[in-house]
Amino acid sequence: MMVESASETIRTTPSNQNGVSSLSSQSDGGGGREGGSNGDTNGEISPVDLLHLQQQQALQAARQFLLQQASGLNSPSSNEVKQSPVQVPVSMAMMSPQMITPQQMQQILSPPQLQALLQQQQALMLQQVTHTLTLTHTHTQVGLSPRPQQLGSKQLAFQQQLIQMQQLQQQHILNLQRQGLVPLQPTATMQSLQQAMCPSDLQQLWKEVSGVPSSEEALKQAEGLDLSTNSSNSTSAFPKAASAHIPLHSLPNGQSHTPKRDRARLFEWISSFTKADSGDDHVTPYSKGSPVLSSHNTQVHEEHAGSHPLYGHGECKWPGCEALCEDMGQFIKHLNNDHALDDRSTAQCRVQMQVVQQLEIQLAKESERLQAMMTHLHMRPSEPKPFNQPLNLASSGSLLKRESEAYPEGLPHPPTSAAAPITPLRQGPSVISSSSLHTHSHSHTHAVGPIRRRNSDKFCTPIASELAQNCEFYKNADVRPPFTYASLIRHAILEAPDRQLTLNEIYNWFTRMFAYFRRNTATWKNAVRHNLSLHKCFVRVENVKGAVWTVDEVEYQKRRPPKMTGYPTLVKNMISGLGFGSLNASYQAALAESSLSLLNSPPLVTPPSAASLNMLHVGHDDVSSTVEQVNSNGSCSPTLSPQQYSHPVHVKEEPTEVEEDSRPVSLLAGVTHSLPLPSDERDLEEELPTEELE
DNA sequence: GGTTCGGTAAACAGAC
DNA sequence: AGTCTGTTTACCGAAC
Repeated sequence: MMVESASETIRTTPSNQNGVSSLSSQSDGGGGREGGSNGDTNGEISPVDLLHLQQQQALQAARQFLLQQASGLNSPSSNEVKQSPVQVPVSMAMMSPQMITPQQMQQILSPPQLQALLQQQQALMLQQVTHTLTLTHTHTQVGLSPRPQQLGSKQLAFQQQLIQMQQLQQQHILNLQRQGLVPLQPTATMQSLQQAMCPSDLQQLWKEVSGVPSSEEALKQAEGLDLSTNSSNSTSAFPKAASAHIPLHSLPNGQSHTPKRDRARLFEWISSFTKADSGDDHVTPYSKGSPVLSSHNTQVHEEHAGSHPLYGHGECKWPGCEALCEDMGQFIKHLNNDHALDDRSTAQCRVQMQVVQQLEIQLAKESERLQAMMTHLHMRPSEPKPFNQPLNLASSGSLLKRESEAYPEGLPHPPTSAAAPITPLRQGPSVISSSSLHTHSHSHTHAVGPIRRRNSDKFCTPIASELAQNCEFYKNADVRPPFTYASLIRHAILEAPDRQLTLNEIYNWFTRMFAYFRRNTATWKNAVRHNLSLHKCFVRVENVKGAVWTVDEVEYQKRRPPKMTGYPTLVKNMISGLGFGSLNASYQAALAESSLSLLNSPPLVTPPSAASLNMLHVGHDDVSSTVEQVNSNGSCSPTLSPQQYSHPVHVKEEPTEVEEDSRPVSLLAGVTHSLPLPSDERDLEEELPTEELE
């Protein structure tokens, strides 16, 4: 039989074999499956086999889902992907789907996702079974298979198997519920599925929804998935008016709509979404995140753009379609023919909406969990982090406002645009590196130990960017920043209006910026003093009122070992950099983009500045410089350009010593002009590549 | 296994 | 005398 052979084929795949043990172990079917299915050579399909097969297909679908997520990162419609409530870790999404084990799949995909995929694949599996049955029937007609009486009994047995399968399915869900993998409250999808899983009409139902166009059953199916019957705890941004306008309820007396009326109501229903999308700037996952409902709206634009969210790799991405289309024109034709605005498409649309809604709910739950975790990790609980909101411009506004208050006047404020490289699902300390979290495990016990951060400090983590993005986090969380004392001191000094700070001011900066440095003061203050004295890059300048510390940028750059030159090496190292998974994707993308823009942009760097750059040996071959340059646009911290860094130090009072004249920093005095810069120049400098930081 | 680097501790001196 | 500031040395551990 086809199903049996398909099952065998899947089973021989090692990765899928893991999937069997993983998923079936939760449904107590794993142990019994071995003997049962292997012994089934007479063509009958055991319920366990069916369940097994659907699990296999769910895994396959999940892999495809991940692959789509991964490919979406580079797709032209990546904006939509960013808005998607479902975010797959980049490191995982980059993996080949075949390499993802079911355990990883369960980690990546939320239980509702897995559940939805499972159900989706169940539908496909039922299609196959139905198809198999049809083939059997055909074979019977040509005399190749059992007698008609056997066929009748076979159909009966099939229905029994469906019942058993349903029971197994429910048992599987119950098991998942017991393990907390799925919400106890049955979702609309589950309810509708259970309603629809009546064996008598199951076959017909899925045939209607997934295959043969019809009006009535698809409407019933859609009704079963009506969002108005959904769980009350839904946090979806689904437009309420949409469900109110959904005209797909059956008539109370059981009468059915005529197809014509249905179609009219369908148009009304669809148009309610378009109104909601166009009339509200609020970003809903249905207006931007999901291509389903916007496909009608954006179809024209997408066609002209040469891409379509429902078309990729020569296939139609309509759920359950996978029709091969050679080119866009053929796809458009296929789309208009096979996925026109009809009952079936609408029902499928609803199913997809349900999936999206489930994902949204899961996102909200995960965000809530993250917030609780961060609260537990000494984050300020009252801090209104927009965790539960989709990442949009509105959410970044408050952040910018808050950060703008944290920086003194006279310093270039971060741009207020949303050009910041926002990592997917950036929540809270987006660029908190693993080292910092690891360090926090130290700090949690209030142990002060040496922390190695050579990689993160020198090559990967841009201090200005991280501090800019997570300044609130470091201010409130007792987390040691993943930077060296030297880099922190330098940053503090360079952040100062006059590029100079007294020791006490440096202390204050540390305590102001980092909750971590509000304790063990003797230790880290000693370290600060030690670093100031030890490193040549910190220059002590005598003042009338005392002494201030400045940064000799040349000396600072000398400290850096000339490693990892060249952009490809940079990318490679960043990709392979451990503990910076959250950085890689956004950095790579922004890196490539900024590099291209640098190559194509007119020379903003004036010759003296360029000369100073060369003199500083911090040109384009500097890894962290390039990284920082990427983040300069979105930094809320004063991201300093080389010019700014190499500004001659203006001591408040004339130094009593002239020894500084021999300092390399004095050499730069001839090429750069004195402070302060006009604001427009500062703005211009922010456009310059900032050869920055750690 | 040696080197480098960063963190920590501590001793010491000078200024206030 | 006590504190702050600054310098120096030593040691350790991690990364290279």
